[in-house]
Amino acid sequence: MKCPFRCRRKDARPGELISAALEVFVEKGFAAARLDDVAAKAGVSKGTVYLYFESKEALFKAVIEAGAMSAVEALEQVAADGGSSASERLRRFMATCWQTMNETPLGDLLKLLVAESQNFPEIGRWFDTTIVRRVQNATRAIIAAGVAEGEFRPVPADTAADIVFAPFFAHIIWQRAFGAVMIDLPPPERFFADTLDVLVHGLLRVPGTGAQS
Amino acid sequence: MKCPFRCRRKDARPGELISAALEVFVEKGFAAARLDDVAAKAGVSKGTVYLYFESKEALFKAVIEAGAMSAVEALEQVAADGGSSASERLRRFMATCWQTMNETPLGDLLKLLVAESQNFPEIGRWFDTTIVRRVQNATRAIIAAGVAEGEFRPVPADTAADIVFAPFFAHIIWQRAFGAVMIDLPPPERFFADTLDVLVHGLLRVPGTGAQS
DNA sequence: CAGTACTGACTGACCAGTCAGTAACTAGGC
DNA sequence: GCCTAGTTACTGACTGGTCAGTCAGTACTG
Repeated sequence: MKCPFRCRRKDARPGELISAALEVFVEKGFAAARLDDVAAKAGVSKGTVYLYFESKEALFKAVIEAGAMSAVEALEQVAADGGSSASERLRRFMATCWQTMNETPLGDLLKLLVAESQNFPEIGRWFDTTIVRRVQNATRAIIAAGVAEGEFRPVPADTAADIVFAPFFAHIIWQRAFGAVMIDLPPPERFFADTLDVLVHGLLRVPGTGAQS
Repeated sequence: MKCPFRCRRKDARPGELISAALEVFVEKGFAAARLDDVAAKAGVSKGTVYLYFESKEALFKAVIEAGAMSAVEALEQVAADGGSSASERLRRFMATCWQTMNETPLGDLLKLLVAESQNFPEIGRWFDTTIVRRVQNATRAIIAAGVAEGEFRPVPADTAADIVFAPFFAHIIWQRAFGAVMIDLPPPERFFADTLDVLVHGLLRVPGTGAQS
C-alpha cells in the first residue's frame, strides 16, 4: 500500500490522470495546458499518460465524459420527483442542479466547455444531448405543469426555463473565470436563495404563494 | 485609394489587425490562435503585425482595450438618463446594454475574457474596474432607487442587479460557445423581451405596473 | 534616390508524441 | 527462504512539427 517512488498502480492511474487533467485544463485551457504538467500533478511521467490515453485530445474527451457521467447520475434521481406544488418542485430541482454543479466537477467542466467547444464541436454536441437537453426538458416540464395548473402565470415554458437557469449558469462561469480577481462575489448559498426567490416570484400568478425565504 | 496588392496604409493597419485578431482569438482562443492567420485575415504578412504590436500578448491586450473602449462610450450616455419610473429606467438601461453587447464586439470580447482571464489576471482586473463595476453600479442604483420609492419590493440591490444581468450574460456566452452546435436557441429579441418581463415582474411590489410587452 | 511600409524565409523555443531502457512485481524451481 | 527468468508498469531523453518572433531584402512613394 505504501508507494514512495515509482510504484505500480494500474487501476488507479486513469482516474488520477483524469482529475489532474481536469485541473490543468480548467486552469490553462486545452491548448495552453502541457501534458508534462498533467503528469507531474498526477505524480507520474509524461510517458505514462500515453499508456492510458491515445492522445491529448483523447484525454480531454475522457475528462469531459468522466465528469459529465457522474453528474448525470446525480440528476437522474430528481426527475422522478412528484413533489407538491410546481414552485416547490422547481425549488427542489434547482437546488439539486446547483448542488451538483458545485459539489461535482460539472461546474468546472461547463467552464471548460464554454472556452473550448468552438475547437471541439462534436464534444459540444454530445454535451448538448447528454446533459443540456435533459436538464432543459425537466425544467420546462415543471414550468409547463405550473402554468397548466394555474399556479404560474402564462409564460412560454421553454423561454422561462432558460431564464430560470441563466443566473446559475452565469454564476458558475463568472466564479471560475473571474473569481480569483473579483473577491466580492456573493456567497453561493445567499446567491442561490435570493435568485430563486426573485425567479419564483416572477413566475407566480399569485405572488407570495411559493415563497420560502 | 485603390490598393490591389502590397499597398502602404500605415494608419489603417492597427485597426484592421485588431479586428482580424478579435475574430481569430474568439474563434480559437488565445493559445490556439496563430498570428499567420491573423495576418492573412488582415491581408498582410506576419512581419507587419510586429511593426504595430510588440508581441502576441500586446496584440491581445490591444484587442481587449479597443473593444471595451468603444463599448464604454455607448454605455456612458445611458447612466445620466433620468426617465420616469424605476422599471422604465431599468428597461431602457438593459436595452442599451443588450444592444451594445450585440452590435459592438463587446459580446465577443466577454466570451474571450471568460475563456482566457485565468491566464491574464491583470486583464481580468482591468476589465472588472473599467466595464463590470460601472455597469453593476448603474444597475444597482436604479434598483435601489426603485426599492426606496416603493416601486420594487425590498430586495437587496446588489444581488438583484447580478440577477438581472445574469440571463443576458448567459445568452451572450452560450450563443458564442455553443451557437453553432445548438441551432434552436431563442431569437435574441424574443429572449430579451421575455426575460426582462419576468425579471421586472419579479422585482415589482405591485405586479403588472411596469409591464410593457 | 532616400525613406519607409511591407515581405517571407529563417531561427530558436516549446511541446505532443515515441521508444529503448529500467525498476518493480510474479511464478516457478530449488 | 533465495535465486532467476519472464512480464509489465513506468521513465525520461529524444524527435519532429509547429509557431512566435526576427531581419535582410523588396517594392512602393515622394
